[in-house]
Amino acid sequence: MDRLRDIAIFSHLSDTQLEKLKKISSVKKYRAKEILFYEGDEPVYLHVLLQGTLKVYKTNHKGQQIFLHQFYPGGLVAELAHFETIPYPATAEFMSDSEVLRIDYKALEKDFFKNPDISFEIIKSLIAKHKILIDVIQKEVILTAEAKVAKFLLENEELFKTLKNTQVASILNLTPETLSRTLSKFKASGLIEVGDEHHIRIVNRDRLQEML
Amino acid sequence: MDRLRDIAIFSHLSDTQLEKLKKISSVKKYRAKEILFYEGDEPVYLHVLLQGTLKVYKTNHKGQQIFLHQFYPGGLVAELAHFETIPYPATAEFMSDSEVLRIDYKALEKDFFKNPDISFEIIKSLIAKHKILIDVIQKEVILTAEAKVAKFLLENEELFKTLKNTQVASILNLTPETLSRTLSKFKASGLIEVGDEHHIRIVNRDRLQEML
DNA sequence: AAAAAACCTTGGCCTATGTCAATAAAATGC
DNA sequence: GCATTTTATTGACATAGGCCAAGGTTTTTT
Repeated sequence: MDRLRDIAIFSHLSDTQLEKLKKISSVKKYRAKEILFYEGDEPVYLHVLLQGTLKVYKTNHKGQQIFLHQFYPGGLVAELAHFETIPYPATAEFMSDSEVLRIDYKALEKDFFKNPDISFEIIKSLIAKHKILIDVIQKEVILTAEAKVAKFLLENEELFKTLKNTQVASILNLTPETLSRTLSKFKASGLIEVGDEHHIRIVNRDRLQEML
Repeated sequence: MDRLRDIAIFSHLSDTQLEKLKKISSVKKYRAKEILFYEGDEPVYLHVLLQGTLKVYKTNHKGQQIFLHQFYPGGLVAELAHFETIPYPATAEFMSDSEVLRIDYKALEKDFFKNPDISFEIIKSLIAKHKILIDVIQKEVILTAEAKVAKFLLENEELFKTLKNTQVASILNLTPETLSRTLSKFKASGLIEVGDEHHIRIVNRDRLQEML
């Protein structure tokens, strides 16, 4: 269980403290598409993603998923809900087979929260989430579909090569149709090109940038 | 300057610490409609609102304000930007004549951040902001115009009496036209009533609730 | 390699909300 | 209390982006 030491939030703990932590936590495996928690559930454990990917989304009035964020290994999941003991504000679903460290929250709070290193790590984690939420707002409320796609192209040119368009569309909370039409428009105005292998190449970075 | 003691984040400090704090901070007055900072500005001070109201908004592609949040006295403004030394992610504008405590951030960091009480208060403040952002997402991305109005009615029945409809509309990021039409619809279906004095009264709380 | 499934593209249509404009009503100033 | 400015209401119209359907591709399964 030296994996605990690799997790940022616990990296400064002493061996004795790690031992204690081991006692109040356990590892659980999940398969792709399983749900870690639903919006509205009461939190019991603090989860740390050890392996795999986890997406977090809210559901709107028409039942569509509004993608908020994707977690990678090391991520501390949903600490807000714990601190405030409020229900989870979103749903978390595994995108691939994954492993999660489950920590008994109450015990953690009792034994570890006086530790200034831990509270500093928690501040860091909260700030990271804060940024994510600001980005979500930026993406969902401020940007048009075109701007979303332009931004994603500029920031994730590589990802476009590996992800399917439906996946990109769902990250951007757009329909595949809209994404397809937007990309066609960009091609037509010479902002991007499609080589063989169907890979997209950005031709005019500056003009893409201007769309934001 | 005993007002410092009334501010939650500093309430646990000793007299000596408060003295130190006084040295690195100053009070500045602003008039309604003045700007505390613009989106994109580099932060220098940590601001605490002492008096008045401050609204925070982002601007979308068409130059409209997207209202994010309103601060009341005691609020710690924009700590995220400081921790991460990133530019402010939104614009802050005073809604009434106000007073702000400006704290030299670098000095604060040096002298006070080892203090566990302070870091706990910062965690609390971050969590509060986190909640606000989740609410913004809820409001802007998940809810329809009808649901926004229903929610606002349920949660702020009193405010409807004091605020003008344009003000409510701008809090909800709706046009006054849409707000007016939505309220008419609610009246027509007997969810609300308008008495004399133009005050709105909720008639059927449950059915309003269902719209969320 | 054939069949099935998943994905992409394109067209047509729909809906929620914004925009513009005109008028009515209310609030404010003098 | 009248005149002016600010708000509220209503109608007609515009628009972005979703929804549905159909045809063509690509990928996966067998």
